[in-house]
Amino acid sequence: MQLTRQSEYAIRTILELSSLPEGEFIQSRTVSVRQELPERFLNKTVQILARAGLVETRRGMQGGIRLAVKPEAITIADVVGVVEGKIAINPCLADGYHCANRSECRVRGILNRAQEAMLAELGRENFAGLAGNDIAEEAV
Amino acid sequence: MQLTRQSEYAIRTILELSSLPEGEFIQSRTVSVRQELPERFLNKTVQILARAGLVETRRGMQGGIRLAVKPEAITIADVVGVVEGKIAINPCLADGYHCANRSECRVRGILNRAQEAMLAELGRENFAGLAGNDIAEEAV
DNA sequence: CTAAAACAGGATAAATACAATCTAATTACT
DNA sequence: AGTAATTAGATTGTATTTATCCTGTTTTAG
Repeated sequence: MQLTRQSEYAIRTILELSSLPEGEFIQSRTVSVRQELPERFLNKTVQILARAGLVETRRGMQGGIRLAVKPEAITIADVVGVVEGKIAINPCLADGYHCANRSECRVRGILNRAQEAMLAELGRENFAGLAGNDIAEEAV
Repeated sequence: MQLTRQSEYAIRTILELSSLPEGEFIQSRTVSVRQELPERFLNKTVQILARAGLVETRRGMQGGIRLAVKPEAITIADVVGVVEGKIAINPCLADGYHCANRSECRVRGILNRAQEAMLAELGRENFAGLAGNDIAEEAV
């Protein structure tokens, strides 16, 4: 019942990128050093974020990575969803799962509500606020 | 980000026990057959539940297992907590974890709230209600 | 145009954790 | 005693997670 380490790495990467001036690139190596993350593994994670359209990459000298969308538009729920795929805290909540008494199962109902409650919290605040560069930060 | 299968087995076991007449024993083998759970693995799970004081066991002929407390006093959160230990959806939320800026970390704050929200839902309803032998069931 | 910088991506290895099984022992009832 | 049931530790099997390696491709500085 834990997020993977890769999810945390991704969160910290997005957090790092969110605190940069808009449009600026930073090398993934720098992220790995600053956040003390294993460099090669982080590269994989960045690829996932890039394929999902959260991060933009540029190769070659002066290359690096940056957000592909505004930090205001990204939440922890988004990042975790990208890295781990659609979340299902129990197999019976996953898409395509078949269970005879799926509809009447009260356990499933509770698990579902618990999952929704968790995801709601993970999606409540965006990375502008998390990175502390949100204008309304004081008002939160 | 999933409960272990063992957690689900435990939930289904408690559910099965909750629907029995109070005080009655049932063999763990019967539970494994009815719920289609691997018998030997379920035995392990029952042991965990027994050590935690949720289930009572009796050996020998006419033996079996039964709830050690009333179904009203058990929630899914309890069962999962027993099987998986204290839940921490990220290492930084676990007891004894040390992190320099633990206090100001806003990510940690969100993860914590998400976890609490989930646990609150998992603890909202008890097994009397879940097993359908709750007087107030219709009113839920 | 070439060399270096930086990401891309597949393959693979190492480490963990999860799930399941096996064997033998203990307990309790008849 | 004999049988039925749980107890417990050891062990095996499997899947997932984490991490690394190597080679390739793109970009740009010089």
